[in-house]
Amino acid sequence: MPASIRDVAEHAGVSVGTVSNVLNRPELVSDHTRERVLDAIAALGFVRNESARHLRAGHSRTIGLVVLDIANPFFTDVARGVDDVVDPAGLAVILCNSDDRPEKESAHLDVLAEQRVQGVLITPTAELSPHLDSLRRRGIPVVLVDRRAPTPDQCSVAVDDVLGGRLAAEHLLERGHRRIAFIGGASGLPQVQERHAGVVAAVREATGDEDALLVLSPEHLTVAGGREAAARIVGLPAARRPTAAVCANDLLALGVLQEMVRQGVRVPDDFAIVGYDDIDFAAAAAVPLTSVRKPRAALGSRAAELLLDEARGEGHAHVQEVFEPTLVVRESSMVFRDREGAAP
Amino acid sequence: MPASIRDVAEHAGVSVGTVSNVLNRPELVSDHTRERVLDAIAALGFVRNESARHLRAGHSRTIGLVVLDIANPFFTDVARGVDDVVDPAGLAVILCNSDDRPEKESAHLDVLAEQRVQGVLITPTAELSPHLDSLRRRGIPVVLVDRRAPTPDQCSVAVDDVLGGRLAAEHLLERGHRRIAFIGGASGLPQVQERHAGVVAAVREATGDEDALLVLSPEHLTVAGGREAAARIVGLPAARRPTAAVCANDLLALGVLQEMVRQGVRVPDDFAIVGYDDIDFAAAAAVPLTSVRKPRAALGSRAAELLLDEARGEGHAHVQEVFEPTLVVRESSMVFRDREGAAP
DNA sequence: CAGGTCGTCTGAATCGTTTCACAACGGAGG
DNA sequence: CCTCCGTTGTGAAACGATTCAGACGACCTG
Repeated sequence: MPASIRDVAEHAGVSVGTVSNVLNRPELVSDHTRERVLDAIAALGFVRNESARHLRAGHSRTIGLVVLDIANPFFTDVARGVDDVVDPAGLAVILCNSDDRPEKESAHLDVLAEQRVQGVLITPTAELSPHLDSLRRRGIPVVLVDRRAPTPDQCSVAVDDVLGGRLAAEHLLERGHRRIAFIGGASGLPQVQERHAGVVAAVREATGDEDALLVLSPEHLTVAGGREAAARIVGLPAARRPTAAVCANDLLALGVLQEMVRQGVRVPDDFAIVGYDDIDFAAAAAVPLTSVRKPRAALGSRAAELLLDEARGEGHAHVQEVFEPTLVVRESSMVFRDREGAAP
Repeated sequence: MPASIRDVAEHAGVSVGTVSNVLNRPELVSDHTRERVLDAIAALGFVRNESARHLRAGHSRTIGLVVLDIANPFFTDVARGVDDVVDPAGLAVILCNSDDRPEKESAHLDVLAEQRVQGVLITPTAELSPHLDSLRRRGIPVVLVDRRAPTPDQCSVAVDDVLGGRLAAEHLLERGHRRIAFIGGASGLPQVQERHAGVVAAVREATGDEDALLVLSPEHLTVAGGREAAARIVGLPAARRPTAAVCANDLLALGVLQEMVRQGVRVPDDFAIVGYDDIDFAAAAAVPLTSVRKPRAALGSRAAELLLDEARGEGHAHVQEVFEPTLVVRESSMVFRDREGAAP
């Protein structure tokens, strides 16, 4: 139905090759002819068929981006960073949401493979899907985002989450907290495990006490998960109740905060909270959240750069980049406890 | 490089037509042959080339979704609603962010046209782009999201924003506020203009006083825009300073709240705030935000349904759907002022 | 004037899949 | 034995854009 290049050629009285040249190498066509062709294009409302281009070229002009949770602003910030790099390169991004579910992730990867994307950026679910390897074997570059590559034969852009966990925990320990909760999902995401490891190390060094740390694993890394965890904490007997929490991300932290406020627990006076990611909403929260800041957009743009470089071929060296997180202290942790760490 | 259907045919010792049949109408192929072909597919790691399919079929298996601000959780919720409908239909969504900039919007629409998407869902920038008409002339259905269609020849799914504005303003007026600010972007978005109109009508009816309403137009409908507006308000002489604000969206409201808190203005005691959209973060804000709730996911899924129906062809009737918003009252407006409405 | 170069344009082959008219075969029915 | 039918499988013709070898003048050069 829509006009094809052949229609344009006919209308302008030239060959299809010439129309293609007007489109792709206009300098090869005389002014007069070029004008006639452009007129025909305008007259017919011709729009290139990208699929036909692909088919000929063997690859598309798109890349895939698969994230764990599109509703988490952390990932929209990453996406923005990706776009900043990919758009100027003339490529489009296909954004997919796996919802932290391996089946959805696999399905998306299949679609991306069928689309013959030039590459895939992905924050994978806990287990690295075999679909990822199969993409790579097929020559489609894959760059892991916010996740370290397990082997040196692929690129990744991550954050030192052990350090991040440590920063968060040390901050609380310095302020006198001696019973701390770590709130992370049960999903087994390495990012979360590393944060946990950092917290554990810091707590052990400071207290020598393994029991000083309470680990809670709500089902999902969401606001609802945080509320759930906070309710559990409030339900504990005072003597065992932690006085502070490190949350595996800011959504959890916001949920914890919400539930604490609802239950009449004062933050930070009765309970201190540290989040992770430092999404914009952390600063706007009921009590502005102390959070471990990651370079969100930079993660995306660096990953996209590496992907484009790899897609270009010719002497690409795989890089496992690791950014350092920093702690942003806000009100949610701004209180010193006496050494007893007595619960309120 | 990757295996084609021809390679599979050769490997299995059958013709390409048979392979295609195995893929698309397996019931036409004998068990024995089908198995041989499937083995060959597995052995070669064959993946269909979607571009080639598409070229033959004349249309792709994707739809486009163009939003104003991907960083606004309102739109990610809309996107989720879209996905809920589109995914089961076996189509993929290409998500584009126009950033409220017409050039970016046009560029995205061009790309979508080249991709031969089955249809486009869009929350357009202020002026309806001519690219939209050109898509529709080309037979590509377009459904407007969160924006009423100006003519009955196309589908749209919107919200009664005049009512929403009125709900917000009446709520504040009932609580005794007599000097109210409307904070909306200067972008000329009809959604914002309607909200404004609703506020104006309510204020006029209640006070008969045109000057009771102060209109502020920060550059963007973002948290930063809200902060900017709040700073302006705080800078006003007490006698002219409003005691409450209706914000055109929740991001603005969060920004206003942040800046007010920073400047030591108590919310809601000294200044009441009503937001719009009721994104999840509104409830988790420093002071939980009163907000005008829109059915976010439903907007997306209904729009997607209409789009798919139109794309299917055969007797599609255009529908301009309008949802009714509701007011969710939270702490940010929970105070009664005396009739003087004296500033603090 | 023969030969060469340059600028411009043509037309056919190609990419991978689907589709469709048709061939090959075996069995049933007359 | 012939015909007819149903079941399976074949192979070529699309789909639309790109690319490339080569045609064709026009112009220059020796």
